[in-house]
Amino acid sequence: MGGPARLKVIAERLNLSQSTVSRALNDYQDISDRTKRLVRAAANELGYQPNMHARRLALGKSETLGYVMPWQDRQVTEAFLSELMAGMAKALAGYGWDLTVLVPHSVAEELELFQRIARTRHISGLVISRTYSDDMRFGVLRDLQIPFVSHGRSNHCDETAWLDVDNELAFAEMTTYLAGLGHRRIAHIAGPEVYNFARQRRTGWRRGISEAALDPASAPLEETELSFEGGKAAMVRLLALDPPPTAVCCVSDVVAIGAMQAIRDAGLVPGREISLVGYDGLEIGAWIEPPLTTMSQPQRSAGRQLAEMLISLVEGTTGPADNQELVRASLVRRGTANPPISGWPESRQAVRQTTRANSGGVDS
Amino acid sequence: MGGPARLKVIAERLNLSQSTVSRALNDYQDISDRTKRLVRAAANELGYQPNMHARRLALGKSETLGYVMPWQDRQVTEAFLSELMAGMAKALAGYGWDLTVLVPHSVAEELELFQRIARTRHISGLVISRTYSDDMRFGVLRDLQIPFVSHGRSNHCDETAWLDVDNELAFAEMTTYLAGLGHRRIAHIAGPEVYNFARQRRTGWRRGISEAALDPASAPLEETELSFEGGKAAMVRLLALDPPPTAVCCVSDVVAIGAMQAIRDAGLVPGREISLVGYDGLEIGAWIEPPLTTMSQPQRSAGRQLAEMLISLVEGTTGPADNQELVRASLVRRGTANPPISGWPESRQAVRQTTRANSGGVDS
DNA sequence: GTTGACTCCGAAATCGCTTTCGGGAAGGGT
DNA sequence: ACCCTTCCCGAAAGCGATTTCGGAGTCAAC
Repeated sequence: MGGPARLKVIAERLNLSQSTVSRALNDYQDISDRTKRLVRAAANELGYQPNMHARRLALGKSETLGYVMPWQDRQVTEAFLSELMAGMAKALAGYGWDLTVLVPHSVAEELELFQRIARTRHISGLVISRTYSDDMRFGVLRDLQIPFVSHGRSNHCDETAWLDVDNELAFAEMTTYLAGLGHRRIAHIAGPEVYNFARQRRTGWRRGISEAALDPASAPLEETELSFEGGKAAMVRLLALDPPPTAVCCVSDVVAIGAMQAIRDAGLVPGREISLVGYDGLEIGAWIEPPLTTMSQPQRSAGRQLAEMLISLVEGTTGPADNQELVRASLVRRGTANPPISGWPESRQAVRQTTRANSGGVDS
Repeated sequence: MGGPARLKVIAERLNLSQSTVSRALNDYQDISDRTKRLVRAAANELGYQPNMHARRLALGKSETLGYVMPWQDRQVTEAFLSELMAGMAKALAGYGWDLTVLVPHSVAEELELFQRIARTRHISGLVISRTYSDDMRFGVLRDLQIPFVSHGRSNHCDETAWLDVDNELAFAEMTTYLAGLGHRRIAHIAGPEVYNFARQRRTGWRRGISEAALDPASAPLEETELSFEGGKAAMVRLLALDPPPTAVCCVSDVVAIGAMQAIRDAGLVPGREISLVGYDGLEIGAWIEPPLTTMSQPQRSAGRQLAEMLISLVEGTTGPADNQELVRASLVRRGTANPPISGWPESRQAVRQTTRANSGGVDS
């Protein structure tokens, strides 16, 4: 009758007051069961859905979470972003909450965004990702009193909520695994140390080297950007070493795939002369030749967990420090991690010495 | 002074009324320039941001767009989803609008979602993707009077807004290109015909075959799911033909990568015995060996266009039929499309005949 | 000097929902 | 008969913006 189903319409229809209807729907204790049943039936019949804006205005909450998309190094994050977001959105939908996507394009824009959110409060909590080792966002968000959970730790996250993979453990295990296959010269292609996860992975690799009692001197590290080209270039540098490593721990799958190309370009076969392990567990890795051995982290559930942690934070059910979760990555054995082959790199060195001799070079 | 910067605070500070301040900020004509300047200065100084919920409640609009994530065939869409969404979010941010992510997990859930949006109106427009040839969503959304634009056409989109790539043209060009290289038996690994884009690509391939005056009888088509495994299986079937095709147009890059593996498994080299062209322009394609020739569509700008079309629709500036845009895909020459090599597949057939003779088979 | 047009601003209603406060009706105890 | 609970529900005041309506003031014109 009265247009779309507002609270008022239901009230008039049942000869009740608006406030009674509202409280009935919200299951207040001071409304009789009979009335509640009546109201609910009517609401159902009319297909009533509360006006979100009115509700949120009155409540002072927004029931909306924001996901801050990483605005650089698109390459790496792209792969699992959509899956993560789908996980979050699905979990939120269960509570009637919404997920909005924020895409700042610079640090300045990101800070401006935070300011705006702090003022308008039209987003009641944030998920940030791509955390830096020294990440100013933690302080800013704390000062602005915006509830947030970070996907990845940082130096100042003792008192904040976060969900992270145990990168250090993962890379320690990865290194140990390679050592167990018989490798003695295990290199690491690392990411920029500003990224906390890159630093953690570095540390994990070092730990693995030392736990396997390998000689640190034969464990070279090459830092690179998180991209295909970066991985390729880093691998070229590793191949130029004398002797080169027989195995490489790569900071990410994309970097590992770049490294694979460098290996092929050198006339070698990834997983034969040089073993490789990536990180991320991307599906792509299984499609290439040879398929990339990697460590995978559970992206599907991560989204859900982030969402639930943040809701509980916003609602005040739990404190930030109660929401710190560390998950494990698991090794996915495919084709690029095998025992070292004999005769390499000695054979190459022989070739090289010959070449050098031919060109007048002399080996020590 | 008075807590966060509400309209009221500014008013009191300037000894003005709330309504004056509001109209000043919204640039009403009946406010003097001097007052406007004063108000704006104060607002700026206090860092005023309007409360979205109050504003949207009063306005009756939500200034929020929804992107309906495709809830199946995750594999394919994943690759460019995040880029598309980033494009949308960025464009929307310019207008002060938000983007929320909707992830229905079944047709029923999707319809329910539409109903809810129609009632609450807390999302004022939708972008839908993954359109079917016969897509009931078009009718439903029209009936519910929810403004929307589809990323991809359908059978009933004459009166609706859409942004689509000219799939047919792309595949006609792709086929022509292969024919120009000298191929005479050009196959197509097609996607499920329920997807409109899959049907369009099929049609384009057929057109290319006929325009190049090739024999339709030697232009086999294999339908498959949009996945790596699907592409691989389809290619296996194509390889079993006698004679097999010398070139294949693949409905997507992922399918093409699957096909490449089947080719390798058969002891052949993609791009040598059998040429391949994919579609989507994924970066991954450039990372594999040999790099995949493909056709790329501009994802970066697509998001922006979708957002702008939808805003204009919601605002009523333009009608649905005014917002139909067809963009072109462009060929990305990499390594898997080359002229056919001589001696193949005749050589293979010889081998096969021998085999058959040995096992007692007889050729007609 | 009354009228009229025009400029600029304030009061108040409105959007739809939540929540506090208070009061009527029913019931139980002295 | 009176008082005090307890159980329900209605009235009304927000939430923070927008927008309509009308009125105070200025100035020119007749």
